[in-house]
Amino acid sequence: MSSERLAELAGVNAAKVRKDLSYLGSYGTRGVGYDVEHLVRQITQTLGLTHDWPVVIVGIGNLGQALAGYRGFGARGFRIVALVDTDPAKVGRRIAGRVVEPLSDLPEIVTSRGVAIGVIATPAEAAQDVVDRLVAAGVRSILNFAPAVVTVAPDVSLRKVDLATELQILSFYGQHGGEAPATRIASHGAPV
Amino acid sequence: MSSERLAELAGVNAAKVRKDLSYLGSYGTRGVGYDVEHLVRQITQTLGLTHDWPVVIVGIGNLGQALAGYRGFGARGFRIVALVDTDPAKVGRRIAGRVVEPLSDLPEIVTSRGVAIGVIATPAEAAQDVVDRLVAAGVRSILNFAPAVVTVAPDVSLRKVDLATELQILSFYGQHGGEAPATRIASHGAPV
DNA sequence: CTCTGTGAAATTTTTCACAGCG
DNA sequence: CGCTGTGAAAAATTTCACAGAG
Repeated sequence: MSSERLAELAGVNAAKVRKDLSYLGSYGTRGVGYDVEHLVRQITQTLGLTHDWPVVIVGIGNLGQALAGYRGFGARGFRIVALVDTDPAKVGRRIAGRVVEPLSDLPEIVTSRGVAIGVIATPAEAAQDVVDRLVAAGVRSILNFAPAVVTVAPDVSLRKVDLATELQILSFYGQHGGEAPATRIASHGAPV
Repeated sequence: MSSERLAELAGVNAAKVRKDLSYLGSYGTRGVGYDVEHLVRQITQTLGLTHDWPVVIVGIGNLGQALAGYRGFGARGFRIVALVDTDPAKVGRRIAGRVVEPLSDLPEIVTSRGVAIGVIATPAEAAQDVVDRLVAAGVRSILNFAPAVVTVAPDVSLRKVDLATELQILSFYGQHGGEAPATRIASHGAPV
């Protein structure tokens, strides 16, 4: 497949596709294009998607349950190894094939299962406390879905997904009539 | 509050704060700083957050329910005016204070309630069909949470939130050891 | 004196454009 | 020939640095 075609599918410039792919190495064939299968393998390799990343989800409300059942995590190497909640009514219940465990077990869970990533799906009030517990337990990568500002030590990676922000971006374009922006995937220039 | 302080809180450079704010107009006071309250008002105004944006959520699984109950939508002017699903077992049920309506009512719902934004929280298989129906009904802004690639006419704004992508970004930094990146909010340079 | 607003410089990102491989 | 890989140019973004307002 040519960079031209890839660019069209991706909604970007062909030169950008070639330049970006060139950072992986020279995997294209001049006069022909790229072997997509080989490309997938190389990108997977380079981005570390061959790894296995144990994930713990804290907060098993609707969002936590949605995440627990989200397809595609597995395909990309993310293995949910624990669901954690404080609510005694939730602890012990089986969600998406896993039994919900109490927050107090977090240190043991993180250590014994080698948790690499913590996902916060708690209410805003609980977010900072949970983040602190995760960090104390040794987790160094955290994804925060709670609508709260939390702080961490500089050696911890923290990302926040703010669902309302996505709507805001849409409404901004809706308001400023004119052209719709190029179709975008959140967080990236990549296309939908 | 000084640009220095704002920058620190935001995790960015002070000059950037000043340059960005300067696009709103000259709302700072030299030697003193910015009046935060006034700033909030100006930004709210400029970004169109004074508007009221009727939102319809399609697909009332765990994610749809989580979105339906997500705090902060209201505060930012997003009003959920309808929850829609195809499943007869879900239609008629009351979720987050709203009765779930059938997908077949979509055209009527969009027109009569002036829906501005459609949120897709369906399984991947249903996403394209739902998007087409929303567009046919007149919706021009769509936020897609389904793990599926969908296409729309160029005059429609489409954004995709890919939850696995967020984890991938974290795992990339986790793998490439070194420093954690500056704390980031998804999709934006803004801080958490 | 402090801190904004902003030209100018530095840096980063994107695009162009073309030599040259298959 | 067609299409990649990539220097070089162009554009966009970020930072510097400082005149001058309060």
